[in-house]
Amino acid sequence: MAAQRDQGHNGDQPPATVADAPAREVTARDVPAARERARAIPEAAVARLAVYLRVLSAMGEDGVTTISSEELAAAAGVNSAKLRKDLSYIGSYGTRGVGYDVDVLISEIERILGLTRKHSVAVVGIGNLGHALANYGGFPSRGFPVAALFDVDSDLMGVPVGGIPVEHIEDIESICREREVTIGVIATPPSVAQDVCDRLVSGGVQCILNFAPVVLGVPDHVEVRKVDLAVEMQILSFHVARRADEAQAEVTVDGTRPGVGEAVVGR
Amino acid sequence: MAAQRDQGHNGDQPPATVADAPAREVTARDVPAARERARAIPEAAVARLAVYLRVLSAMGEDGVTTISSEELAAAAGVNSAKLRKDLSYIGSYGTRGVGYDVDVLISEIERILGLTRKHSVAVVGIGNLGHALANYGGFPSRGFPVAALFDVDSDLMGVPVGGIPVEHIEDIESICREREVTIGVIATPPSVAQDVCDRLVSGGVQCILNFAPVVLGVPDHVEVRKVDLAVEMQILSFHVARRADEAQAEVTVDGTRPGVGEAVVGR
DNA sequence: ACGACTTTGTGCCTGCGTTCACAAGCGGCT
DNA sequence: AGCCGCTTGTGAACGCAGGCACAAAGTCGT
Repeated sequence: MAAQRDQGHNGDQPPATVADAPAREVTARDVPAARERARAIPEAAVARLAVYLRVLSAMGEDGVTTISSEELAAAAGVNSAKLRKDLSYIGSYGTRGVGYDVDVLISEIERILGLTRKHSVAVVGIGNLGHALANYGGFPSRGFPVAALFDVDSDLMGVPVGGIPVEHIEDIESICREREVTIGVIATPPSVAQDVCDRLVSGGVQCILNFAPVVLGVPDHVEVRKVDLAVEMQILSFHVARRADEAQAEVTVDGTRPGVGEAVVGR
Repeated sequence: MAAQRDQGHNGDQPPATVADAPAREVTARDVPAARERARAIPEAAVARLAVYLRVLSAMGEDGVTTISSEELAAAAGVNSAKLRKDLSYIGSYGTRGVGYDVDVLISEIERILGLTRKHSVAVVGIGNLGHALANYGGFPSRGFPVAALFDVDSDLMGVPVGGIPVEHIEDIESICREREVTIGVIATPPSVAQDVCDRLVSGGVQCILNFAPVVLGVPDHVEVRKVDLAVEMQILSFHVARRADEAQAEVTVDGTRPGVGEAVVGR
């Protein structure tokens, strides 16, 4: 049991419950609890739901039909109480004494995540990363068909990448509108990221996944998620440094070896 | 006010103050050396420090020598109070009435993030994504030299990618040890990710950036950060769906009829 | 040299998210 | 059918992170 520890730390950006809007009074207790309505699902829980979905899909393919919160939690690398609470946000689909029906859970999570609709994706910036993204099988296989590719390089125009021809950045707006692209992926150099972002927004794109290391300005109705590889590395670097410090301190303080053993705490 | 809004929502994984380690007993280990050493910088703050560093570097190159918390906060897309608090975690390096010295701040953040030491990186899995990562200029330029590349495909052996020859996965352990790799990047298919991870750990790698959609099991002394593109997309998808729901609900809004159910919302 | 202005650093408060612990509920066994 | 044991669902407590607002501190102008 090699450590099913806490796993990756991603204390990224803001917390923000899904509920908040601009400055409305909200009063939170409307009552559309009728059937669906994803009310007040914590952002963090949404991220985990996506993970559960992946695990469940894999299990479903292995023929598993029922699973307990304990098992699923272990497979997803989280605490079982947290898992149950996460699932409770989307409704009660478990059977006490038994567990959850894998298929039911999959459908419900997909429904909540909005995966029942197709979300066409446009990738902008067909450099190394853009290339990888355009070819990334994980997108289409999970309901995110790549509908368009864009770049500025005229040598790339019309060249098919992953089966889709590259088009010019100038045409982002019209093409996105035409193909009903809802998600834009920015994999351009930072200098043009904002421009590209604006074009995507003009084209009706509602959500943006930004790989460029810049802070994008967008209207309130557009959602941006940022993935900054350098930042990820620096966070890791911080942890390495912290460990080194700790190890050193440990020696000075009580002479216990840091590395091995989980009985670290003794006492 | 076009919208320099809150920017991306990344309520990813756990919160966890940098202090915690096991998930064991709460008792002991609160007081020990850990506190003294790692000044308990919140994980979220670390992530932001990396962002500040990027902004500051850019400003420094533009000849800016001094900056106020307000300006820096705006450039980094955060609240100025939060920024000041983040900076206070690493010490007091500002001058009241003036602001912060850009160069000083850069050095201090670099020190805290452990960027004074070199962190050699190994990329495993030279597919589309691995290719992109190996060529990614953001790594070496920020103090993360790519020291080794690995894959299983024998056709790739020895082929230089981004100037570095690809080596076989079998040799991960020895090469990582030899070249003192501290950070491993996994860009392989999920099926082999755990195996690769184990090899990296055996090779002395302390931190892993995992792009494979699997939950890795690692010893306690290894740090893992996960970047799952499909999960990112699904989170965006959720927000699209939520927006659609809200828009629809807007019509019914403010009926203020508590009516049935009462819902579970408030407490 | 002194006062007014600017900006930092931080104590406090609020609120979200995580965890604990347990009652309710359901299936299986006798 | 009734009891027993297992697992869910959730109320409650806790802890961390974010935001406000202000006192401390230093600078600039006169």
